[in-house]
Amino acid sequence: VPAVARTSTLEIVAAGRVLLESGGLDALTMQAVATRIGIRGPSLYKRVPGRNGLLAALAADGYRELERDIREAIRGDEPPEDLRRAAAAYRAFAHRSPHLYALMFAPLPADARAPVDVAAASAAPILDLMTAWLGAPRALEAARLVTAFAHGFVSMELSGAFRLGGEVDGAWTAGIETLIAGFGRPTSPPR
Amino acid sequence: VPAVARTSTLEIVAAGRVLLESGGLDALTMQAVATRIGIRGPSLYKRVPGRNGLLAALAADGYRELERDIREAIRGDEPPEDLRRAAAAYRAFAHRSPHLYALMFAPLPADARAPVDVAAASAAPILDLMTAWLGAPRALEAARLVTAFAHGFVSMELSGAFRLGGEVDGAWTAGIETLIAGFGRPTSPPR
DNA sequence: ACCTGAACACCGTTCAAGT
DNA sequence: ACCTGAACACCGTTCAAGT
Repeated sequence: VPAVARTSTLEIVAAGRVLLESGGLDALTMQAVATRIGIRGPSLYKRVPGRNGLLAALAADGYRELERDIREAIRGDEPPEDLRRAAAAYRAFAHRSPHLYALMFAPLPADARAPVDVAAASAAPILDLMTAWLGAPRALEAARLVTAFAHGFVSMELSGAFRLGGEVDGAWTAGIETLIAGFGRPTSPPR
Repeated sequence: VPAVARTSTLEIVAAGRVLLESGGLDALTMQAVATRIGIRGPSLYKRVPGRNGLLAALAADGYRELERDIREAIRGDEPPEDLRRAAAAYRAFAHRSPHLYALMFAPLPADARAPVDVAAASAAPILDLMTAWLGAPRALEAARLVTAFAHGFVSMELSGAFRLGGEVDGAWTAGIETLIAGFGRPTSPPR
């Protein structure tokens, strides 16, 4: 007698997302996911290769959402203004889904990380923007500077590293403006 | 009959460091630490409040080493050149101890994180450097820009996020030079 | 005063047995 | 074809018992 499916991969990933965002990685246990769906833990293994595979799927969803958010923020008119908007979208994503954001960049085993191409694709909108602004030769390095600043700032902010006072929002804006100023000025290499 | 101590907190932390750097966080189990010292797991709890406390001690050591490395790299003559040296010391620390570096910034429970003041102190040398260069009003925001770029770049680099080709060393240098160029130019706030 | 074996709670995962 | 209980290996942690 064939049994009828009582859940789906989509439902499992959705339950994982809720648990992750509400209680962090520790709260995301296979048993908690199963209970939330109304099945038993072992049943999850029919649809998901294991906890690490579930984490990888969640991270991949995160990269796709981040890419979409950034893409929607870019209008294609003025590059500096587009960069301000793209950076704001990046930071807003991390603020909206802090635990998912942390998962995306967490130093986990390879089978718990998003596929390389999915992660790489999320960097494309900013790379395209910098190409339109500065031209292909400088674009990759410039995109890496922007991405590194955005990720570094946001991850330090989320982990509570900015405790020396001062306005965090102001530091973000000042950072972006300094980058924009730097891009507009030819760099002199070190001696 | 009082028993004689067969280990010390220092030895426990040292064993934890070796396990962390050779196999990552997963390899750092209380049993592995105990075995490496030649005692049994439960004995560790006489010196360390638990695994999270051990992680916090390791992270604190990391912040102190990082602070020392950066401080030693700064000579106090030319600020831009000092910034290049300080940034290089930062990146070198992360390359030398990648798992410890990841632990320092990992989103762990509060009792597994380094004390706030120890983490904050590691940012002091760069803050002082930027104060000497740009003056107190701009220094905090400038230091946060530098630190965010350095942390973001290094953590993306270590997690393998830079897979689109290009020279990673070149992107690092170009990033630092763009920051230096940006600091030398007054920023225009967004409309 | 410190160390240890035994035990507990919890977790990820496997698998034979059910329907 | 899917779900489940039972079981296994492993981990962090506690604690009474040893010396």
